[in-house]
Amino acid sequence: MRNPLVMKLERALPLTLEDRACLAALTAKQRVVPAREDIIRDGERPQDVRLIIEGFACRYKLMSSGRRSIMAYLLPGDFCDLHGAILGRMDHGVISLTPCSVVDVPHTTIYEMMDARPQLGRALWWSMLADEAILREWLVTMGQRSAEQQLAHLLCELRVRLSMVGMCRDNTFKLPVTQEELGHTLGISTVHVNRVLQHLRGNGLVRLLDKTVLIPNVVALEKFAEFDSDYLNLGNPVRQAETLLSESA
Amino acid sequence: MRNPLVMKLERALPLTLEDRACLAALTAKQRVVPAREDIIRDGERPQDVRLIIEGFACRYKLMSSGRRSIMAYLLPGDFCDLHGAILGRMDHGVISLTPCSVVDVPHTTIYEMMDARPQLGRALWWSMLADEAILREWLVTMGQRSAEQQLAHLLCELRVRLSMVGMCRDNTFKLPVTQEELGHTLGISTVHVNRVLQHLRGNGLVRLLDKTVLIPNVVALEKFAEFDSDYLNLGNPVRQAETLLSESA
DNA sequence: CGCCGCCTTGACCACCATCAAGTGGAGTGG
DNA sequence: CCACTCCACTTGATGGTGGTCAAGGCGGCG
Repeated sequence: MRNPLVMKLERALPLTLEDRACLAALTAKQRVVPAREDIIRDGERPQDVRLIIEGFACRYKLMSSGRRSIMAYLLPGDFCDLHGAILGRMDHGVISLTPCSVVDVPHTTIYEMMDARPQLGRALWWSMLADEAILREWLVTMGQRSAEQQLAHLLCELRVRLSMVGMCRDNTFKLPVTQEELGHTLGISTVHVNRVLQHLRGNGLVRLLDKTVLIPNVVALEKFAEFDSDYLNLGNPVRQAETLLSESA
Repeated sequence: MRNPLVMKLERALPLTLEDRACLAALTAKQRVVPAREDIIRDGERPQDVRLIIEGFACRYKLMSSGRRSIMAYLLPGDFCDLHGAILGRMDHGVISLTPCSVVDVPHTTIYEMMDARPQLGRALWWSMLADEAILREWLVTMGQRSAEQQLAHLLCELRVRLSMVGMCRDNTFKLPVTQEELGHTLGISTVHVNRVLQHLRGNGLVRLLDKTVLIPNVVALEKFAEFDSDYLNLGNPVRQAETLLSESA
């Protein structure tokens, strides 16, 4: 199986064989985190960067009411705390949703890699900024769209992101998340998540069985959700600068 | 008057006199953008980085319904499209809310500066990541809190951010924004913004006159909004790495 | 003066939260 | 094998937050 980090980054910008080898070398020493366990805690000052190789995780904050608010889903190939190298202190936590394989990369290794290989540096920054773009889109979605569109939008996004790391085939993917967690993500109650899901199923936009999502008609769902994958910064990215050079397919 | 970019960044991490001079030099050639004019448009591929020196602006996306959704407020010292250097293509627009003084900095200048002055490089990345942290907090706020708390939270944030650039004295600041725009920001209707504002005024949490906000009791408002300024990454930032070196006060 | 943008207020209703009860499968222990 | 528990999901009833529609006030400006 391919390295999810390499798969993700080379969708965004061209990498040489050496770049890829360098990234792959990062992921040598993996450790396993059980499901529902903190990968980083709010307020921590990490010395390493944590990279998810396998499994699902999420960023969250705990509200003073005790409610958990989920701000992002982390998939294989995603960094938990790349920004920690700059900001120092985590302003939120990351928790595994399934058992996860995680790699710890010391900040020094990251810095060295960025110095030695500018293109990899750009790739890491791309990864961080792509996360930010997702946040902006979520903010818009939460503010302006109905709960049903929000949920549809989330499914559209996960379909694309999972495809990038080879975890979605035939528009079918595992979504190992409870309805309660979906509610904490979209800011709606668990009960309402349930009703909305049923409605989406009733309309034939989504099929669900045993935590597996099947999207029979991607175009229809994306239209309903007003989903436009531009914000994921895939198709035609930084490449602009590279077209002047040789395009390494 | 001091340079707002310097004021902002040196609140986050220590800068030498040369660093400051270097930042100040960036802001030599300012141009003025009238109110309600696009500073960057969605989809553009900027070759420069735009920096706000004076005035208010906002990031926004237009929905297919034609509604405008505001995702961020940009104050003096904030960059419009620092991420554009990496991502290439804007996935949202930036529009001025008041007349603005703007500086255009070529990407090459940014790169050179980051190479020559690592600390300034870190400062710029800090600025980008701090924006991301604000997005996360907004996402939580929009998802989990009542409209009244959302609005209160926004005012708390603006008070702190404006203080950083010397635009808030005695907990009083200009907020040159219509109620419609506040609605587009929080994802609530204009009518409801109005009612919520009146309620905040009725409770004595906020005083409003002629687009000027006065917060009589900051502690009370922050408590009501569940505002915790940690996410703005001020107090105790990257410094951690610097304490090993000389602490340039 | 009259128009226009912004704020204000009222009436009505939909979306979604909350409370409550019940179903069904997985795991555990008798 | 069958109780038993636990957890996620499901469904119904009720009510509140906030959307929508509509009308009016008020200041700025041509």
